[in-house]
Amino acid sequence: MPVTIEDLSNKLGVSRSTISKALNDRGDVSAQTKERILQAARELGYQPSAAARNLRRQRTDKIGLVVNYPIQQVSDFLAELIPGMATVAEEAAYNLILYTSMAGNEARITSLCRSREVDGIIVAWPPRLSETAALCRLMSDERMPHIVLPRRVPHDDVSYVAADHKEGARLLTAHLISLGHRRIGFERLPEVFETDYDRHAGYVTALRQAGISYDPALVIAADSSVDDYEARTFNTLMTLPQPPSAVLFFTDPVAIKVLSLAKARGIRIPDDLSIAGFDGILPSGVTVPALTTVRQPLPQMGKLAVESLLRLIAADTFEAQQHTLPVELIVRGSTGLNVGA
Amino acid sequence: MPVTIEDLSNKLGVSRSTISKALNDRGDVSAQTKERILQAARELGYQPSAAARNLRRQRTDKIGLVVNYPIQQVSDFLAELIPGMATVAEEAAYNLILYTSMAGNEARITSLCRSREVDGIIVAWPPRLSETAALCRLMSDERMPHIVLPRRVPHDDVSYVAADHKEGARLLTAHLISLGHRRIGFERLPEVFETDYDRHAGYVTALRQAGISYDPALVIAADSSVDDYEARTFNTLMTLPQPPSAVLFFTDPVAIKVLSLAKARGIRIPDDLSIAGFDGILPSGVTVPALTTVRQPLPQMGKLAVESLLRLIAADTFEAQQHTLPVELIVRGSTGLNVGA
DNA sequence: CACGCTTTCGAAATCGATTTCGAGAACCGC
DNA sequence: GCGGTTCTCGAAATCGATTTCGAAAGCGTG
Repeated sequence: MPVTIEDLSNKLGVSRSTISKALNDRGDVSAQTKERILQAARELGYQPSAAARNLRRQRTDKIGLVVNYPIQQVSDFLAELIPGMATVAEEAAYNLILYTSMAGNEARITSLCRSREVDGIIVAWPPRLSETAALCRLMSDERMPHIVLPRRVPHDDVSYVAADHKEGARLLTAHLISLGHRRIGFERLPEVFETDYDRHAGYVTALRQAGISYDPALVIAADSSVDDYEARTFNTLMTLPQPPSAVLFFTDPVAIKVLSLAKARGIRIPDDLSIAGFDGILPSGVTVPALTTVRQPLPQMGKLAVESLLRLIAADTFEAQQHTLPVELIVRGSTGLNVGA
Repeated sequence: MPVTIEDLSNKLGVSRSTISKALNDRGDVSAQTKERILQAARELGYQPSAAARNLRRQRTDKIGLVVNYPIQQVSDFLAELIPGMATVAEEAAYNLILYTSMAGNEARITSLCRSREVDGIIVAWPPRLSETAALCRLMSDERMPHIVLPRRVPHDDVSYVAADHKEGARLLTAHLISLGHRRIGFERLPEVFETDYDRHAGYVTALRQAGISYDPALVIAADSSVDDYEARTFNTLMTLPQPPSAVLFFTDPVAIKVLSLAKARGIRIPDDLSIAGFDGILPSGVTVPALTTVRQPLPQMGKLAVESLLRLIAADTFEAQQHTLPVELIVRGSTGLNVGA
């Protein structure tokens, strides 16, 4: 039904090769026939078949966004990532294909690579480190350009775009210290390996810089698979012989939940307790009090991920693209002077 | 580099046709050779080339999500729509391709149709009605299945999935009336034709059902292209000789802005003025006071849009798929009894 | 054993582009 | 007029699958 290059050829009495060359600016066509061809193409509304083109050129001008995590749980992040990603991609005449519900499914990634549906892959929220490394090796074996987001991968040959979680945690901790806090609770989430590791390192660094000794009792490893884990962290910390006067939670949602928990128990924030979250995702600015947090530059991260991937696809470079972007400390009402001291 | 059906053929000494038939369950292959083929395919890690497959089968198993609006401005909606859409699509072995920055570009939609990159199109946030109709006609001409989201299109032959804005506005208005309000401000946004029309109809219906006469002075047509238009609506209403005791704003963000505007002027909400928004998008629940609003069932709408589109693609049916989904009234703190009366 | 029927397989066409390479025309200078 | 370039163009190969259709083999029956 749609008009093909063959139809054009018949109508014009010009060979398909010449038409293709004219439309793709591949020289070897006189200005006159080229004009004639362009004209006819416009008239007939000719548009090359994407499938035929892809087959012959061995590329699709598409990149895959593989969301390796229940998508409902990251949709807020996606909302900030996708606009930038799509914009950059489209400026380079690429499109984004969404692949979800691939959690842990190596087989599906493999077949995605081998079927050559896409020219490159962005792996978002990969699983634990060892599996991520395996995934990346797999894609490398298939010669599929790829980039991990938004997590650091501690291997020289893996490309990623991540936020500077270490610096983020350091900034938050230093901020609390500057408010007079010396016993600062810290929630860990060992599931997200490098992120957790980096943030903890930042926390430790800030303490050391201030000459405050590290108290392991103040550091709680949470397990998000447990019901009500937010409350557990909170309880454990507040029932300590010497409870903290400030707590850093791993994410904003946790901190927000603690906000209401505290209110229920008559703990005033920030007077009795300062708390902070992490990520700077939407609703954290509108709670009462508003949440002090650290913001990942998600829009830039999305853009950069696509830019880096495009570079890998173009093979401008053969070295891994590793980017760690600066974060921004956002001080709001949930942290305040340590008046208890 | 990747293994093709030809490689398999050589290794097995079996023709390509037979292999294709075995892998696609197209009969005509003995159980024994079929097993042999499947085995070898697994061993070699054979995966058919998507491009070759698409070309031959004249379908791509992909659907296009064309976002016809600045994507940053709708990313929150997308965050709620996409998970459902992607899930439904993938269950049917389809994927979603994102096309943004197509605003008003008929040429791009045309070429998308003709290049047959996708089997169907979801047009999200189409422009004004006349252009939307033109777009749909265009896609119909190209035999490209399509569905409009999330707006009603008043043509029998256009498929869409929308929320019941009329009922939403009626519910909100009736809610305010039940709280004793009789002068209820109403913000219109004529740019979004049918949505605006429907909501206004709901407002009028509720008034009529309560026997309250319609006062045109209370109905303000806003123009979102104007700076600070939220404040304008608000000012116009509050400087009326008889100002309203309650106002329905067109979206939650507007209502939220008015919240702070009111606070700045010492107008207490909801004691002095009740306000409500529309859409139920994220942050509206965490403001102080929390916003009364109407929630569109975005996740279901996304799912339904894909389901309907798949039905059109399969050509199970030839009638337009038109769905108007029920909305949900969410009563929160920003509306209260009309104590001024 | 010859005949027809069923089962299994493969040769070749097809999908719609791009690319390679060689043929022919035109033009040049000597 | 002739050899050598330079421009244009097109025939054919190619990308990697799927589908059609006819051939061959196997089998049972009279």
